[in-house]
Amino acid sequence: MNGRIIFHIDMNSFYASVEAVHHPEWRGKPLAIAGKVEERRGIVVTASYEARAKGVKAPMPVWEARRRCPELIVKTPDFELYREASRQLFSLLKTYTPLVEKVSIDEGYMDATELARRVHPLRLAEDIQKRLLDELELPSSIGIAPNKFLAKMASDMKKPLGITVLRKRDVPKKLWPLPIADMHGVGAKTAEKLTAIGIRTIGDLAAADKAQIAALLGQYGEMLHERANGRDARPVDPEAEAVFKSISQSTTLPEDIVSEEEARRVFQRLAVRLSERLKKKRSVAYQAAITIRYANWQTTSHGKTVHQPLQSPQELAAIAVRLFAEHWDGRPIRLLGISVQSLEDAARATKQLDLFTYQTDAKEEPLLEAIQRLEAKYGAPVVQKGVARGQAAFKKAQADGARTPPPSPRPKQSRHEHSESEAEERPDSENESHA
DNA sequence: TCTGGGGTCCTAGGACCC
DNA sequence: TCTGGGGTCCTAGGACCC
Repeated sequence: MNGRIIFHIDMNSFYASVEAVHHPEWRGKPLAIAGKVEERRGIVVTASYEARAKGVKAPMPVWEARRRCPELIVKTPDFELYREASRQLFSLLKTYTPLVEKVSIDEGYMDATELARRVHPLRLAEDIQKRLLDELELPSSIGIAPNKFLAKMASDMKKPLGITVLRKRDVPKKLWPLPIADMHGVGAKTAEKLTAIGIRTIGDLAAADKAQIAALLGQYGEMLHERANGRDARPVDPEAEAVFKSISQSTTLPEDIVSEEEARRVFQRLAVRLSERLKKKRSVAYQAAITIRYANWQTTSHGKTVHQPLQSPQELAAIAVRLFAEHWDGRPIRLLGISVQSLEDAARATKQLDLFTYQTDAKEEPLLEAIQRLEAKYGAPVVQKGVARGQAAFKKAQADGARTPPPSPRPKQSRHEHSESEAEERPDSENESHA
């Protein structure tokens, strides 16, 4: 039997490399991409290899990076630039095969099984890497393996500009000696749990009793055990990137805030930006939530489901402020965020709204006013905690003479026709530096 | 004077329905 | 008076990734 041949292509210091293309004077110098540079709360998102040589790595506070490397060039991120570079690099990859799966702005898988019948995989990888460098001036590392997990681990083994083949038979020598924390999918918490039972390397995990790992980590543990043994059947899925399920907008405040008034202003700003992004994606949402991060880093979230599509900044801000008032415990706040889920195509949502007969002006009326009006009319909470009461109110409304039911609250599929609209960027931070 | 911002997936309990 | 089991929806939190 012949296995698959999977490539993992991982761009090196992607944001910094893209900046260097546009600023040739920065080439060969320590460069860091970092947000909130002027506010002291920024962190390094990506560091060039010259910066890494001075001990600068993501995610490190900018002030510490500057302390380690006084000559560090610090640039704020330009995501539009990175998205454009990303589009170019994936177009280049797709000239080889349509079987390309984008997993983030700077990283993707390719199923090269068919291609490898005509070209040696190593020659193919060399060609891809060379073209990325010649045509886009962007360095990359490529892993070649029989499945996604091994390809991912392989691409991490040689950086920058590495090509690493990790065959099944290489697993004991090349994969198993690595510390368990270096395994993709093992974060700080899981590493700690595993170390506590004496599992220090990927090989230890592979050799461990599967039932014991399952007892410790649940289903996730079984999956990790499989991967540690080099097994991973996930296909390369070119469609995977088209679906998005939530959008969020959050900000770490320059100073902790302690008043509802300040929070309200922050939410209004966040709501405007979130609304713009929803409109750009031609989407509406049926769930909204806020995130509160307290000064001590404790983070909570509070959300609610609504039965009218959300999109406008007024609706989003109103819900956020209300949730905040209900849940803030009064302690100083470091970060505030708004997120939306249960997304649906706006055009379809509008159609459904037209069926919303007991409230003909639903499209124009701000959500909360509509809710309050309905609540006053029917004497029952329409949107509070739990749909049950909302549904009860709707039923009452129907019984009172409305002709059609309200739109179904949660569309089963929140897929979008306009899938070509760019997937949201995920700020790159070289994974090897994420402890 | 630590620690950004944007995502995904999973779990688990309670309410509700049949 | 006492008894069920499955399924869905909703909410909150946790872990992980780039």
